[in-house]
Amino acid sequence: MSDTEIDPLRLDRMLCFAIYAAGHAFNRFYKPRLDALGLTYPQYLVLLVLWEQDGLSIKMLGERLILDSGTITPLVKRMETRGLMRRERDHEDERVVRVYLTEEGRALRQRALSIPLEVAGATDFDLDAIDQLRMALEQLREKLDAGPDDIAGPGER
Amino acid sequence: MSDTEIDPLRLDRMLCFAIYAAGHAFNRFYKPRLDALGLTYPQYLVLLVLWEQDGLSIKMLGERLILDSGTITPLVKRMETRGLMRRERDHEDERVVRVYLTEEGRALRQRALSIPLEVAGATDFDLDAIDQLRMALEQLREKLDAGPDDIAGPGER
DNA sequence: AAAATTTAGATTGCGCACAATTAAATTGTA
DNA sequence: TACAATTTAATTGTGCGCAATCTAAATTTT
Repeated sequence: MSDTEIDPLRLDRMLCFAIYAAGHAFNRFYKPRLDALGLTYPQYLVLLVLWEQDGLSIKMLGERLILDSGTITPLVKRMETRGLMRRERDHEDERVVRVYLTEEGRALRQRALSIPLEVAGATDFDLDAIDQLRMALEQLREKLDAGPDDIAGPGER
Repeated sequence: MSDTEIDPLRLDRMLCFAIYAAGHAFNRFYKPRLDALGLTYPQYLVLLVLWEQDGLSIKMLGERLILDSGTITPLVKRMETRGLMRRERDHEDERVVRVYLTEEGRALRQRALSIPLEVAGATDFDLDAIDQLRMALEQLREKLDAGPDDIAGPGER
């Protein structure tokens, strides 16, 4: 145990904790803004997806947000109760449930437009720095999700 | 709405979502490793703190992990039930509850040492890249938590 | 067509995460 | 000494997040 050895379990040096804590900080930052819209953060994410493409199935929503049906199903049901969307079985395939925004759900988009600007203002990171950070995190996420030793490697095949 | 305008609400471009998703990916990565130790990720964080400094109060634990008593109290109680730690009122100040590791709680540290190495192996980011990413996230977290217009600025004092 | 398999979604159970409230102990002050 | 203000935990209630399990519908195999 020399002085030059770095403790591998120091909280302050852990990337996972930095991500965990930054996620909470984002939540705290968003909360008052989303409260004004009557939304939680995951509900906001669902709307972001549906504003891009309405009528997605529960499964497609889950793939987009990387959440499973145990999370998405009650989440969407709460949003339906609040009148933001409507769930409807696909007549082509009765297994799939499609989610359609109501007028109220679509209307919220205008009120949400200011939020990214507030984030940019609060962090005052320049756009390049944000982009770089985001891409590093996406790369990290892919590697973590790739599993042990990248079963079907990207190189050869 | 020209082609060159970027939609400010695109999920794919959102830093908050990249952080949110990377946090989940870390959780998934850690889960099988922590299951082997009988721990959840937040419980692992509590141990990281106590391995560095035993006998902390609930409040100090919460400050370190940026969590409030509504999270810490039941979390620590579950860990006490599993025999990892013991809760004890401070005799100097009966309001504060101090948390002390048991022998079993201390012993887990050895078994946890391999986890950071596995993270490093899975991501194969070099140490500098990890450090840079971590510091960017810490800076981001501070700015998000600093509140509107940075009430008591960091510059002078 | 009947049986086996696959897929989509819902349900249950557990553990965070946090706001809001309450209770108890300590400190500050008249 | 009283008593108001502050501090520390605990409690309650709501909403994720995910594993495991279940049901029903569709697809594939035989």
